[in-house]
Amino acid sequence: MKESESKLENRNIKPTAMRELVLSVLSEQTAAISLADLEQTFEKADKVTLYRTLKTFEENKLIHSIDDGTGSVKYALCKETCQCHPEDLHVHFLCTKCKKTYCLNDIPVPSVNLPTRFTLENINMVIKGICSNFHR
Amino acid sequence: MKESESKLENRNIKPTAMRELVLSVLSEQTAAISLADLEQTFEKADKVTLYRTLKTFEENKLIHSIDDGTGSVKYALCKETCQCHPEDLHVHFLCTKCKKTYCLNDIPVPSVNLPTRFTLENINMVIKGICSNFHR
DNA sequence: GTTAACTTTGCAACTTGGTTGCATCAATTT
DNA sequence: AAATTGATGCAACCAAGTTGCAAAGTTAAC
Ligand SMILES: [Mn+2]
Ligand SMILES: [Mn+2]
Ligand SMILES: [Zn+2]
Ligand SMILES: [Zn+2]
Repeated sequence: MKESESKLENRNIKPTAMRELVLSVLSEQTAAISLADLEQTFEKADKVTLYRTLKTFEENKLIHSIDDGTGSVKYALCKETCQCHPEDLHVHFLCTKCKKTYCLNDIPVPSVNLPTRFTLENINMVIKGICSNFHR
Repeated sequence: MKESESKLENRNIKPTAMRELVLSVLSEQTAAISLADLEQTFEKADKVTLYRTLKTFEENKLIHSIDDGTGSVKYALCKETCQCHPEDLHVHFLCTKCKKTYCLNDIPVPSVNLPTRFTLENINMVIKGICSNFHR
């Protein structure tokens, strides 16, 4: 059985050809990608199918989505063990020059002391700034 | 001179009737509001005018915007002294039951130790969960 | 093996929130 | 008063995401 196949099955996702392709594209990325980005990596693919593929992946915690405030949601692979609980979360970085969004997997979202009238379910922390890639 | 008038002029915003009205609506809120919310508080008002009013307010740091991931940006008044620099920022809370977004003005965004290849400009931290308001 | 049931895919069409162009109106300056 | 500048209102547009539905593909039952 292929690597990608078992990765899908581990998350209870039926491994179709399309899904294996999408997973392999996601695996190649160094930054999170949007639905539109994903669409462009394929010669000919339906946006809706890709959309639903990403949704399935996210529902099964194979990937997580990042709302970086740019207006298009980005997606990146989860770690093997990730359950997308607050303690699994990490910080994201959006470079305002190259517009890329990176998972800072090594930087956990810092815990905050919420007033007792609030109970926590999830945290989204996006840092904007400039990365040291070449910016033309 | 009216309170609202001087608040506008303090931020170098020409105080028109429309702008004073919008500012007063913003002042009444206990939670951040969206453009659509704002539109509904007026009997008859043009969405575009309100949109541009909010934009002007934000550009002049009278208000700040919050992207809470719901798909509609929320707005809330800044503190008098706010310059919207990283050290001025606070955490926001989105209740998944009542869908309201609150400024946690007392909770500054925790600082994170970024790898040196990243320089920080801004941080958006939104906590999702449940607030203790009555939820029907 | 054929049929039935269920799932995935592809196309078209729609929704929503946000945005732009441009003409009109109001305020300010000369 | 005429000219300039800025604010407002209407219509039209745009991008991202989403839904409905039929066709194609898979799996399970007979
Ligand atoms: Mn990530
Ligand atoms: Mn706030
Ligand atoms: Zn960069
Ligand atoms: Zn609530």
